[in-house]
Amino acid sequence: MNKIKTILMGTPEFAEKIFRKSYPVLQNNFEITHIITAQDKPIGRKQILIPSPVKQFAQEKNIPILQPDKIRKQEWIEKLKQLNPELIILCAYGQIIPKEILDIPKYGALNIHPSLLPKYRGASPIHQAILNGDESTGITLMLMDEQMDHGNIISQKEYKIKNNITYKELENELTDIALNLLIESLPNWIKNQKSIEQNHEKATFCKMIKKQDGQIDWNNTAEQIHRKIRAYHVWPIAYTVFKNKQLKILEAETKKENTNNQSGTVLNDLNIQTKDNILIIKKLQLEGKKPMISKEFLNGYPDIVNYVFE
RNA sequence: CGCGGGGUGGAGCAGUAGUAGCUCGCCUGGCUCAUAACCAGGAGGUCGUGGGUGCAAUUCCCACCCCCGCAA
Repeated sequence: MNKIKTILMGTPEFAEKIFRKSYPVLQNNFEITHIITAQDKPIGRKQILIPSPVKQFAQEKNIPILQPDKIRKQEWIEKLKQLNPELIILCAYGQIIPKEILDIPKYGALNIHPSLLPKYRGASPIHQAILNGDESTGITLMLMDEQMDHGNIISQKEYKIKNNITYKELENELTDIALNLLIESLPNWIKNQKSIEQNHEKATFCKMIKKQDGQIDWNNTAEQIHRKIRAYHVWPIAYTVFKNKQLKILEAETKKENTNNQSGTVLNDLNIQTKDNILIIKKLQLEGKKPMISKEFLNGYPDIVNYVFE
């Protein structure tokens, strides 16, 4: 049996990890002919062009790379038709794929989505699961259609979320879930192509995260704030404002105690009063400064005590 | 040249034209059943690098290196 001509599409580290781990297994039955990823972006203060993690992986493996500016352009659609893949596997690519492309592969265009669809369709399902304090989330392997994360489900795998998990940790855990799901599901899919329609009435959505979303509202509960700190730990990072400077909160704990001080009041040792309980800041970073643990911070900024964050 | 903050004893910060101080840590002694607590004493810095102007610079000026935030 000939190997199935397959194109991988993806951009960030999450996709890169899944592709990298599954590549050795996929190679047995699938020929990865091309990898499609986002264009190189200028990164950092020097605005140096950096290839996406997925591109770096492709370069390592000498897999031909395509980086469409807009994949919905006719020239790219033609290009894909010409390549004529039998299967597309996509994960966090970053662009909407036009129907003409989805229709090309005879085994379909599959999407690896890090949530239990129809829950959390959209751009930030991993963050959302933490923000909402969900007990579990998972990975869905699905067949793409014209609407975002709307197509039929091929398979799903649930993951119990550990207490106090951070974004990075959850992403990591889900990488393995995704890897296993993909490898387990693909043979059956190729064989019988069974999928089931989503319950569209139960669909929920999560938006693209903006920098502004990281600002802490001290009138939330300590638990809510703690979730935000963990969910946004990689980006955009939960922050508050101290003397007109951005103060990133990198790590914290909660403590059941209410001092009846105004929300946002800094008590001793960077214990902050929230709507209900106390949030203890363990690690933070002031704008222009390096990250430091709260004890170090207090050595240099003792006047933060009794300050009230907005 | 994208915008901005900063480089001072081990850590975090303050400060000044006449070679520096705070908090924490560290060492010694004391107190204590004991302690991360308290008391007393002590050791740590040529104040990022190279120039310039001063009688004199860590403090002013110039160049460079490095760190960090924003933006992407």
